[in-house]
Amino acid sequence: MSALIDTLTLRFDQAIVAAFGDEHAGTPPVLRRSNRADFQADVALGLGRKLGRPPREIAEAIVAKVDLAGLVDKIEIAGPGFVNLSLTGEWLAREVRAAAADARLGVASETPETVVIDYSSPNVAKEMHVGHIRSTLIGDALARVLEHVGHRVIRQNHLGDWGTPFGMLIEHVLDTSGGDASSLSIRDLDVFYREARAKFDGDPAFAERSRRRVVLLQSGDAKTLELWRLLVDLSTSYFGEIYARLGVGLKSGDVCSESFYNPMLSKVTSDLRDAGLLEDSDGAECVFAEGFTSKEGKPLPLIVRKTDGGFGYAATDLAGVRHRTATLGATRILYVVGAPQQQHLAMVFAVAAKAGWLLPPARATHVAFGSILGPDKKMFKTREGGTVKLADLLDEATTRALAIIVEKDPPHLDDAARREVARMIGIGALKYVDLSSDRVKDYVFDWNRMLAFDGNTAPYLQFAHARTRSILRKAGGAVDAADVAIGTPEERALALALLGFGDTVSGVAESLQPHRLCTYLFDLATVTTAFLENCPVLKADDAATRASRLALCDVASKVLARGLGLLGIEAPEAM
RNA sequence: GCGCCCGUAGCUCAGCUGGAUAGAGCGUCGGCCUUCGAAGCCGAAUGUCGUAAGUUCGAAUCUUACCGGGCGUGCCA
Repeated sequence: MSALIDTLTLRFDQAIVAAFGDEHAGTPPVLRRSNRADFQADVALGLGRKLGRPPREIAEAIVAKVDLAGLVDKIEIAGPGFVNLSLTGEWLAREVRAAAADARLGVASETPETVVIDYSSPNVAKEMHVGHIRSTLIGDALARVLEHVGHRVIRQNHLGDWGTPFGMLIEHVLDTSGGDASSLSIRDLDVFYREARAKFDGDPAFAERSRRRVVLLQSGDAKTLELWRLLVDLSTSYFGEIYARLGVGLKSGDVCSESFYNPMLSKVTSDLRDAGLLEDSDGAECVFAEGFTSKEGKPLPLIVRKTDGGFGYAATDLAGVRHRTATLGATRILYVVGAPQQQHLAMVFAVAAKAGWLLPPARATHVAFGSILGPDKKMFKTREGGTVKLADLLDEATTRALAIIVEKDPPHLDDAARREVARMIGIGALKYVDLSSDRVKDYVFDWNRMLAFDGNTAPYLQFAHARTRSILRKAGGAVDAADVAIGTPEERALALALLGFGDTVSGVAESLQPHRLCTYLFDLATVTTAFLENCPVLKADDAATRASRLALCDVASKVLARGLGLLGIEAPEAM
């Protein structure tokens, strides 16, 4: 669409200048898809007000001047001054051919920036659970989209691997395995954490040992660090398994955890002090940013260093901002973090700006998201009220998908293929449901809905793709985009949809809203299946129509696969 | 108390910088398989866009107030 919109914009601009003079150059034509034509231009309404003339008169003047020969079949003015445009099949065909020839399928490349994306961020020695899924999936999708439009993306997995809990965890390692943590199983980690927690809460002597252990850890005691490292390695390899199953692009090299920033914290604090930003308040060292007030209406502090001398997570986050701009060279930092952290992050950004660590063009954005709710509209829990483990969620997704496939009993898939497809569908459904609604809102988790083959779901999109692939396989021979011609209403609708891919992806890179890509893909899949229903491809009336439809099939297939790919979802060849 | 977020069909959700009769899916009702994949397609019905004002030629969209729900509001991260 980009190329198409660009051309129309240019022609309208020329017409506006010709009709009303140079001072109106660059007036946006306000083009959008229309249900009464292919596009409508709403510029006359705004311009009418500006010029104090009736909008219809403005529209007539523009239409009289605009040169759309060969591009537009029909141009008419309707209502108060809408300009409705119907494109020629020739032009649509030409644009589809161009998009098909483009390796990026019509997605424009942007001026490259270095973008840091902070996402996933599970805690060491704890199981990944439903609370981590949104950050992981949204962050991964955004990383893919931003990379695709040409940015240099640096993924950062801000693991929780430091702080007071590690005292009790290490003591518990010593208690249970005599210091040999290698006997610990990955699967035991969550249980292990809970046991340590229970002992910490119930056994004062253990709690005291734990506190001493924290001191040893922070002072760099070799034996303590060794045990700590063991826990971290165990966890990261477990996280790696989950990421691999999810198809998330986070690697061990992307880990940049709390402990990484630990050596920088005293410098962060002293630099804040030198800059005159740090104040002592009730024994804690704080920075006060304007615009944040507490319950009592007093200024709200960002606590950098606690009364006990320990650093708060604000200190780590500030060190993170500085590292990302100064060392990694980021000009855009995305924090894919739950909505409740809004105020904290706003304060961190404000303080980082005051300290000079986050200056234009660099900026930070909180990519906030809502909660996953259970059927009762409360936080999603297991039937027993426990935390839902991510690993269990992945198991159930593939199990349920496989059950559906077995029930459908597709003759063209053997057992191995069924299992593989079930994996793609199950994981895809889980990911898609998380990405397909506005991320800032809460959503209700429902297996049946996400795995349905109707509606705005991953399986529906995957099925549309599989159908196009099936036809292309049966066609056998080469497909040539040069054959594309647009005739029927379904072909026209498909062409228009295909040409919208570029603008959609650019829009997602800007708004950071993956659900817009989902909405687009659902529309494309709907239009594609309508095309397949109404326009015989292999059995087309003549060779030229067959070649054209085959080519359309091919482009649709590629855009669907690419679009799903940008969401981190696989598209099976058959299902 | 203050701040942020949310409120669109019975249910789950779209609705892009204000634009024409507010759109999907599920569910309901009715059609379509000797025809490239019926895991599909086509059609029908369904709304005080939380409420009330305001700005505007025009508001689901912008402003304000209120109602309802969620979250945050100094030493957990």
